Amino acid sequence: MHAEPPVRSGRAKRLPRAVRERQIMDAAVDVFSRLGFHAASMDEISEVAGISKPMLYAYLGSKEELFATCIRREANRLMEAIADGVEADQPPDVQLWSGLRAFFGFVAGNRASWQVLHRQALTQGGPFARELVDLRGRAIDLVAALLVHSAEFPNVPRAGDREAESLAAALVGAGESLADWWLDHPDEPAGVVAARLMNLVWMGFGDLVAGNVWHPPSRRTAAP
Amino acid sequence: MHAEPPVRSGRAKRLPRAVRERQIMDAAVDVFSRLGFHAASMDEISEVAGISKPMLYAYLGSKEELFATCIRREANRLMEAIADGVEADQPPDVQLWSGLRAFFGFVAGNRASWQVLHRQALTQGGPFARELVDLRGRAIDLVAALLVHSAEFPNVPRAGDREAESLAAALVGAGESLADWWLDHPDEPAGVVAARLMNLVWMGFGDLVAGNVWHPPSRRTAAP
DNA sequence: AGGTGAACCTACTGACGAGTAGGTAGCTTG
DNA sequence: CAAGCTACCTACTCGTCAGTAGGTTCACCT
Repeated sequence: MHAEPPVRSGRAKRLPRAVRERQIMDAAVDVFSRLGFHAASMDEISEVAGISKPMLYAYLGSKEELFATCIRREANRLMEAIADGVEADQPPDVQLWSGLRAFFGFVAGNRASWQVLHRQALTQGGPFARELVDLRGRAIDLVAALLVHSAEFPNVPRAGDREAESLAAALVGAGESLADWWLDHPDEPAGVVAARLMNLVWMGFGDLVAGNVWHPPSRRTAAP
Repeated sequence: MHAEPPVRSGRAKRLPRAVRERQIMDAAVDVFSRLGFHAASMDEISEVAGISKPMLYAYLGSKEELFATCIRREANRLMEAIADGVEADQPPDVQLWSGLRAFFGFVAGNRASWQVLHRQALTQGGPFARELVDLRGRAIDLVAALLVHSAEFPNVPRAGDREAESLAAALVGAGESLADWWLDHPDEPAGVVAARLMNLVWMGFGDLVAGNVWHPPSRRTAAP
């Protein structure tokens, strides 16, 4: 009935500030992702972090500042994961494929991060949505650059860049949404979800209903 | 929306219960969409509705019940709009196109409804997300049925239904997401957004970068 | 007319949560 | 070993908001 290490009784162990800040941020992402910004209380975050409430305010400022800091940190981690995952010296479809795999891989390993980034940041207006818009902008730029290099868009000769950006926005949106849907269907493996989106956006329904499927260059057939 | 005598002074005019309930629901959707579930207060909803707080409780029960009722009502309105919009006796691509147009048309005319449905319902856990899952399920069934009728999926002969459902889920997700993105870019007309998604999901990047574009049967060229 | 009940109100309670004041323990350097 | 800084705490204030108790007007029906 007692003697558990995680019990939060009495004074917490003294730790250097940087370490505590990390712990607090981790706890905050966890609580924000489960409860949402408004329903999450600083009391609960401090409890999960294993310290008292005044420490939150001493280290991370107000609730709003804490939330914004969480969003920024997670956004950077996500973009880093994608940038690391893309195989830049490959043909366009393989680049897209590797980017999608990196993206869904990150979400698989960091569901709380994605939850707080996508769902929570969106619903809180003001400066929070800004962070998300910025993240999305960076992702769109990445995809748009890929598309620009992969074709000339002969039918829209003067608007190649704008055209690419529109398509990139749609793709990024589809990725966000599919990841979101995935939160509610956690049984599916990341590769399957990524392959599904790859097929949809690269081949299109028109090809798929005709039996034409995209699959990665040197692996087994993709099974969406 | 409704024009309201903005001055809320003294006693409200006596109205039959059904009419008041409609007014309250309209006000609730408006406030929930702007502020989110938690930040929205029953006081503000009652003020927007033009009545006092006890009336809310008398007619619609608790805050949670009111929110759930809003979600259900708006979900039904949306599905009705789509079902009415689809031209069932047309070929698959035209059916998809008409469905997309109906969907984005609804969102254009009912931004608050979509906001409360998609963003707010998602972020509040529990029974609210259920409603949204249910809505999405109905939409997916609709699209999946369309796909099943449009091809045999020769490469996945035994799993035609599951395959179609997966693709339908991805498409519905893409639609949700694009509508969401659209909330932040209200300058684009509905037809353009719908055409963009149509091209993406029917043709695929693979075709689009090669210059192949889908366009509706008897109109001018689609301009995504 | 006058009774009856539905529609409406003001004004409260009680809980909860953001943020703070003021104080205690432990490391670290003279 | 003291001085001093930093990590840490308990215990409050104060505002906000869900939900309610109890009273007031008005429309309709006999």
